[in-house]
Amino acid sequence: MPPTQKELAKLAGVSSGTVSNVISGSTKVSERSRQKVLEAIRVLNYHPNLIARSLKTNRTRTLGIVIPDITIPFFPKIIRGAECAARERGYFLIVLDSEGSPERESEMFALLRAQRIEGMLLVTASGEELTPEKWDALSSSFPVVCLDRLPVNLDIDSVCVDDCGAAEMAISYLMGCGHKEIAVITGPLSLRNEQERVRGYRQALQKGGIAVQRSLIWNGSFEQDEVARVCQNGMLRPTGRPTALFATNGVTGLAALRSLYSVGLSTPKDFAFITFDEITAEDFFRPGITSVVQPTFDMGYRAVEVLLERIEKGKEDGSRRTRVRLPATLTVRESSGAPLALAASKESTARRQTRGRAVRTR
Amino acid sequence: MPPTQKELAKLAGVSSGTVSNVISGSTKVSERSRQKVLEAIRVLNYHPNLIARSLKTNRTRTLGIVIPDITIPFFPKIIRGAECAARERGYFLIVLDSEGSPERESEMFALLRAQRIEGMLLVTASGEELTPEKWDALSSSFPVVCLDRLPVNLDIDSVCVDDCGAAEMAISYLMGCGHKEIAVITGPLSLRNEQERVRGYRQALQKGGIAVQRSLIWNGSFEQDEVARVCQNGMLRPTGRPTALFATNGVTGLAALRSLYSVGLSTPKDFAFITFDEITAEDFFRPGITSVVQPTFDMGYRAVEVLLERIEKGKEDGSRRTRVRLPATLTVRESSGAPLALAASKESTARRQTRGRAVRTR
DNA sequence: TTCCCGAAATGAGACGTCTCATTCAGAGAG
DNA sequence: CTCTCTGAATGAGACGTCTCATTTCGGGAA
Repeated sequence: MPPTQKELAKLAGVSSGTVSNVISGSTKVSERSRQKVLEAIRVLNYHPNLIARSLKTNRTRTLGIVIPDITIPFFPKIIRGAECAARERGYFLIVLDSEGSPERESEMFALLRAQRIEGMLLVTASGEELTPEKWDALSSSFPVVCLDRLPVNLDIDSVCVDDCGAAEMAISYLMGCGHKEIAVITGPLSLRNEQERVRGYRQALQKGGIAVQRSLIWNGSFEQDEVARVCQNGMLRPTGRPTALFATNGVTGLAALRSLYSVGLSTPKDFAFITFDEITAEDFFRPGITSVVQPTFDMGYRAVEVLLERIEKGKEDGSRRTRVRLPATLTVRESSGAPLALAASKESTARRQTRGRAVRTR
Repeated sequence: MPPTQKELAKLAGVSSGTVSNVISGSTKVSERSRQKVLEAIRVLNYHPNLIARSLKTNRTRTLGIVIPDITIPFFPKIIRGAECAARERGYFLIVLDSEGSPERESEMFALLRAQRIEGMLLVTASGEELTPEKWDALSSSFPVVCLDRLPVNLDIDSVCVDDCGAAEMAISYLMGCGHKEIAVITGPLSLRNEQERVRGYRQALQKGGIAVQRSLIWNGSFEQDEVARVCQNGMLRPTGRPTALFATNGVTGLAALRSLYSVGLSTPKDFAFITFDEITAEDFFRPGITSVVQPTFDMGYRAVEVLLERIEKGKEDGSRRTRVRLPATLTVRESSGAPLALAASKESTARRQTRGRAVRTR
């Protein structure tokens, strides 16, 4: 049984109130008493019980973040940003991995709530399953900021990237290289950002005066096997084969490349390729993969800022939501083909940026 | 202010004890009372206060893990394993990132302790700074299992890989390919496992009858710039240039490759290369990197097993420590050179394994 | 010496939950 | 109708901390 303040008080020969004052440093305590208490702390190897403290003060100075898969490099980078912002403001950040399961997500949500953390960041695993009713049950009058994957139809604080604009930028770039048959391979379309990225794809083609072909929109997922089937199907067919491929996220993109490589196709030789999200160290490997790079650190950082703002305000104006939308960047490497031939040998990062904006809506 | 059991009791017209029994499901409660309480829970949107519960029961069913850098893919994989084992046994796992700072590590350690989590996994950021005295102050009579980077001179439960043996295996493989000038680039040697891996390097050379050359042991770090300097220095000098390079960890290995590529050298053309740890998706990129692969998931999983065992036992026999040492695997890809030329085109993973063992010492 | 004042110390009470000894209600036996 | 027994319900008390109204103390002024 760990020692308590009461035992400290007995040993130091002072009252429990004095001990508490020494520990929390609130009121003035005479130097003599303070020393006696500090000595007792040393002797008993006392560690304050934050549980009891939280119960009394009703504060935990702790935030939580629930993400769907910690092994996807995208999320740790977000966590870093969030952690950084939290620390700067004197909060701790707790990380939980829902492993892509909506049930686990709900459990974790409930757990963190029950632990009385003060607010949460959420990258949901639920997609469209997260209905407004379900949402209300989970989060009513609890501060939550959604990141990256925004639930559909939910009015909520959020931080994400300009998915549509970024996808449009990538497709425009491919068109600029002369491509006309551009396919897109998606992740699960139950996720709002996947939908947005497909929208950007369509928009770019339309603006470029190219008809959107049904047969070039490949509905994929995060599963290697499924993506492989869809991609090989599309790339190996005798007619209507695209000259370029755009993947709407890094996991799907890596799966697509892997599957096409395995049947002897390669990029940029056989097809131009761009993916949303970075794949670790792709500035180094060959071929380098042209990517839509998201400001991951900033996303986490901003999300915590928004969350703390929400917490401060409390419920006083619960209806006004903050929606932050950050710009993404296109980093051009070998996989997107031709134009790179002109570039210098070192690291050729032609960068373009979507217009970023932080909008506040009612 | 969230609703409490007392309010539930009032609304449901039963006593607080009955409410508690319904919620924790311990004692028998009549169906009528149960329904009234459940209804009240729904109406008030009640969420139990785990803080208060923990205070009373002195249990949190929560474990923690502190790691030095969540953006290194190695750690998320360990977390996955730990999380899995924890869940199977009804525990939650909280993740904290010390960002490589011993001070932050101490803080987080203290925080988790103060939160009365029941045990901790630790991949220390401290290296040799973690003296026995410091350790005692932090962890006295608190269950901790160290992972991967074991503090020097500390008698403590631990799970790690057979670092020495795995390094020896990698070097032997290179020697088997005919290499005689083999350099090693290390991370910070304040870390025990880095030392072990260098030991394995020496051991392999000695067994093969090759003299260990001072000038081929390159003392590096986790910093890109420092590693670049050391590697370029060693590889570009006019004489005594090695034909093979072994990196003792993935971060350093990637930094080394990057720096050598940037000066026009490449593997396996100019030098054979093996690194400890995998680099994401290297089965896919070209050149594929030959790697010493650690059983990351198992490490996390086993660590939680060891931790829970320690927790169960409590202090009853505090002196007997469990030391688990898992086997690592060599996955051969292009970067290690010659023999691969013979191999098939697909994915050539010649695997070797170190002898693994789980030892229990006093 | 007495009185007063401010600083320092005190300790009871509350936070929300669980526990457990006690009380209660109802059914069945006599 | 009373007594007994059993299962259900009760509610006071404790967990470790902080708060705050109250008390104590010591020194300076009168």
